[in-house]
Amino acid sequence: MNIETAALQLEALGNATRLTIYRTLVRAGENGLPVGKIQLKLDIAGSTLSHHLKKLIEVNLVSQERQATTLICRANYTSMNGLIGYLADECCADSAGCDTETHEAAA
Amino acid sequence: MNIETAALQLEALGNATRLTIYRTLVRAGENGLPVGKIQLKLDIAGSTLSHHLKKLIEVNLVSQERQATTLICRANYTSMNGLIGYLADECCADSAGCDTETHEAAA
DNA sequence: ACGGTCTTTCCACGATCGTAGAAATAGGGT
DNA sequence: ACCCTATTTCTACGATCGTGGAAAGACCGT
Repeated sequence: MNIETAALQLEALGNATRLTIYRTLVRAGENGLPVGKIQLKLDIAGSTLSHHLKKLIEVNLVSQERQATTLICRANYTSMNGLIGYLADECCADSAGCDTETHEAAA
Repeated sequence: MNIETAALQLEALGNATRLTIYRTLVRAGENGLPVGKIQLKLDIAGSTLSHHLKKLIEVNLVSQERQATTLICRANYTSMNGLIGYLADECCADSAGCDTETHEAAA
């Protein structure tokens, strides 16, 4: 994980619509959710949803799998964990400043 | 922490320049860093830096304290921890019981 | 091959972003 | 009061974003 990638993933999540989409996917769990279902749930235009989904996929936070005519979307937990880890490192890092327990990623 | 706030904080961090600024501040630790020092370190225009700093301050990720003519900036660890916690909840980062419904959705 | 559904791509457009030079403001020392 | 440094605000402008309607593409059943 480098700062560029982190920034891109954060940017992808840094939009209420996309964060909502992502959260919806997380809530859906391992089974994922077809694009159409997300659209119904969130009530946004298909083109808009597709556009946002594309962004989330580009930065690897979401993956898609085709099942016949429908596309199942799933949140990529591994990627999110990587991002959270990076943030935790950035937040507490090597400085002993952060008084919360958190991680001790500092080798 | 609500989704709107989270999105705003994520958006603030979702820019390479701002993430770099934030990281620099984290690295600086409790003592913080004056605006001018950050500017020298990162080599960006003062107005640009001020603009980005403002954004980080607006979403509470950074705080400032005046010391005579210089403004000391500090990373707000508490806020970051809150954000990380939110993200962890959203994506089941602890992976303990990641595979289904759960969380505040019900209840 | 045709019709039907699901999803993306194309196109457009106003809104916001990122950048930085120039001017203004804040604060303190002499 | 004046000057000096530190920082912000003003202003501008090209770039990118967020949105959605319309058309195209993907895939299947018959």
